[in-house]
Amino acid sequence: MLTNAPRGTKDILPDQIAGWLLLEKKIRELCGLYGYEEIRTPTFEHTELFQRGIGEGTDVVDKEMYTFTDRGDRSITLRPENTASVVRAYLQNKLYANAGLVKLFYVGSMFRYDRPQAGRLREFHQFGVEALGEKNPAVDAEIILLAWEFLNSLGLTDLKLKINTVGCPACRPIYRQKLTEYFTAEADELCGDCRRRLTKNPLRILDCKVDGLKDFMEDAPKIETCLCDECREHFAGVKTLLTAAGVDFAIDPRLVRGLDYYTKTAFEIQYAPLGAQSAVAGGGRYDGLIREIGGDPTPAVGFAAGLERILLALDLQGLSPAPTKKITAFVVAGGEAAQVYAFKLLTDLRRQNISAAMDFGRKSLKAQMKQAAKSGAKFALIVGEDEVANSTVTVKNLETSAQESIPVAQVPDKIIS
RNA sequence: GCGGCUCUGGUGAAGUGGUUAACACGUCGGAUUGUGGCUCCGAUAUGCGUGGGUUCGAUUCCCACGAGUCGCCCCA
Repeated sequence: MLTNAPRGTKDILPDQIAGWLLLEKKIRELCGLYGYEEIRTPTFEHTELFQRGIGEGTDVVDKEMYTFTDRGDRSITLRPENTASVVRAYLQNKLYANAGLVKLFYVGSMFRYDRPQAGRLREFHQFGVEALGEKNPAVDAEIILLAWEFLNSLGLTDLKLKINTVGCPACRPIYRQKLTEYFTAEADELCGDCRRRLTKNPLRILDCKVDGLKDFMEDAPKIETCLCDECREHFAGVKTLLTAAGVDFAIDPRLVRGLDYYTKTAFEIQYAPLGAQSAVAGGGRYDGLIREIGGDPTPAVGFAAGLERILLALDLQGLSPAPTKKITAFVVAGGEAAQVYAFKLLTDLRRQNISAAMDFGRKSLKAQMKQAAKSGAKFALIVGEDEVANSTVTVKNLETSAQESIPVAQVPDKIIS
């Protein structure tokens, strides 16, 4: 259908723009406050970047990417997320050169071939933040705080912050092994999905909605028992700092991340009323990614937030901003003779920074007045033969219905006052 | 990728196997002399997601596809 946007895409119409602008404004303010700078990376990258960065075997890479071959026979992929690109840009442009800690943020569309649903589109928008070059848990805390404050500053309530640690290459394999053993013993009780996860990614069994409630889940090995000293201390550090900052968080040992690059801290902010797509922001530490992509081993933390989901949440709470109001003055022209005079008036007003409109369809005076009222304009500026002859304008205040004729030259002052 | 539900005008919607597809909002026009918001009058789907099929006849029944929605999955 020629008149339908592709499945999973949406037009953002004029009456929705206010919400987007609000988010973008908040994002830029807050990032400025925290000392993060904006970066814009290409919408598409070499497919290889995502395969390496996100990890083969993840759903995102295996079945959700928009991948195509370009005319030069390169495999190209529309970015399904922005962290890999930011890391690539960090390395390519040697952003590490002048700074210890590089702090970046981005806003843009991402692409994932998913089954569309409310809060899940194929082209969707994310705001994200990345801090590269520091392993101290203070960075984790700063990032989590930034995400948390962002959502709270919008007025959202009922947000839940969950944190966890997923270990590092030194200790995660041990935990993974333990889990595999434990769940293999329970294999008969597992759902079909989880039986598959058993070999692919046993950590995911922990947050399975079907098996999550079953008895054996209670006694499943906890990651605390496997953490190496470094990971344990790191996690303790994050918790201490978040507590110090007065943030209310819950430790969720079942929280795992779907992308391979995460290490240590993982977190998610949920807004339950959104239903199935309740994760509104999520992220964590990814100390292994930069090396994976070819740089020197560099610790890093980041998160991404889904803007459509946030907008949905704002809507649910009645916090969506009203569409911005339009125009100050509406010029009404009576008869042929006044057309040029009216057009000149219109232009002069705009040059004086007064927003103005008029009807170009030569409608009746009455119809034009209706239009003026509908436009939300505060003033109707009526010009007809008399006004042309005397170089005046009849200024009618549409809110009070008061009107008077004044010389054209005085119109801007009259309106501004 | 899997399953459930839904699909009538710009919007909210009523409705029937068969003459003009309610009603409301909106939009447009009008109610004598250059003026809006109230009121009144009039107009506004040859069309019922798309394509097939059943039928003498389908918007109403059946099938497929599409889109939306909810859940699974995944994730932001």
